[in-house]
Amino acid sequence: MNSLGEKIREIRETQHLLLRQVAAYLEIDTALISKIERGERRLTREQVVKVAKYYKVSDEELLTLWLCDKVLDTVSNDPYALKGLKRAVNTIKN
Amino acid sequence: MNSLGEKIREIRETQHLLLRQVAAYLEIDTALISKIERGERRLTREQVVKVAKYYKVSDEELLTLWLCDKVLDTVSNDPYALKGLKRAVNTIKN
DNA sequence: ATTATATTTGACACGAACTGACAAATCAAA
DNA sequence: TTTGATTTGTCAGTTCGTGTCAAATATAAT
Repeated sequence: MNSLGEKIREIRETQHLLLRQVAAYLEIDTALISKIERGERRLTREQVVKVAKYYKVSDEELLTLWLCDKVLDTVSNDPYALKGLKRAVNTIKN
Repeated sequence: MNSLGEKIREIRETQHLLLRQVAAYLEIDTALISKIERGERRLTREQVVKVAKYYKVSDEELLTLWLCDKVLDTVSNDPYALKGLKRAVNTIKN
């Protein structure tokens, strides 16, 4: 339910960076990136791309997690979530 | 991108019901249900359930389409949509 | 053609949700 | 115990979603 937040925290810690530094790079408040890492807030798509650049990881990896989180936000707790998702997958495939 | 709207229009027409009637049942403006059928607006979850009852079709059928539309709204046009969706499917399965 | 009914369109209102800032509180080292 | 890092709570501004209403357009029937 918060795969991206956990992921970027993990990356930040292994690179020994401070929230303050990431926040400065993203031009947002430190408090905000803190909330984001703990899943209380979400990054915008543009911010995800920026973070990927800053951490030198692929856009694709982080954007996939970001999309996954967004999708789960919209369907989770619905008994037909899986059915709806699968239909969406098929729709996109075609 | 608008599977539910098309579906409920189809059902309504085969049952020879008017937008006015459906709108009255849902207690919303006729203009709104018109927009919904054409994909310009979305039903709420509660309204989907009500429509299913009114048209005597299963909740599951319409809710699945409704979820599918919502999911596609949130991921469509993103190049990693499919990857994100698939990850979400796996997450839900576990 | 005229009227009556059905549907669509566009503008706007209201509230909820999202993004962000800021200040204060807490945590962790030194 | 003081300093720096992180977290928490609240509030402001903006955007998005749900709805109404009035006017425009289409469709029927007479």
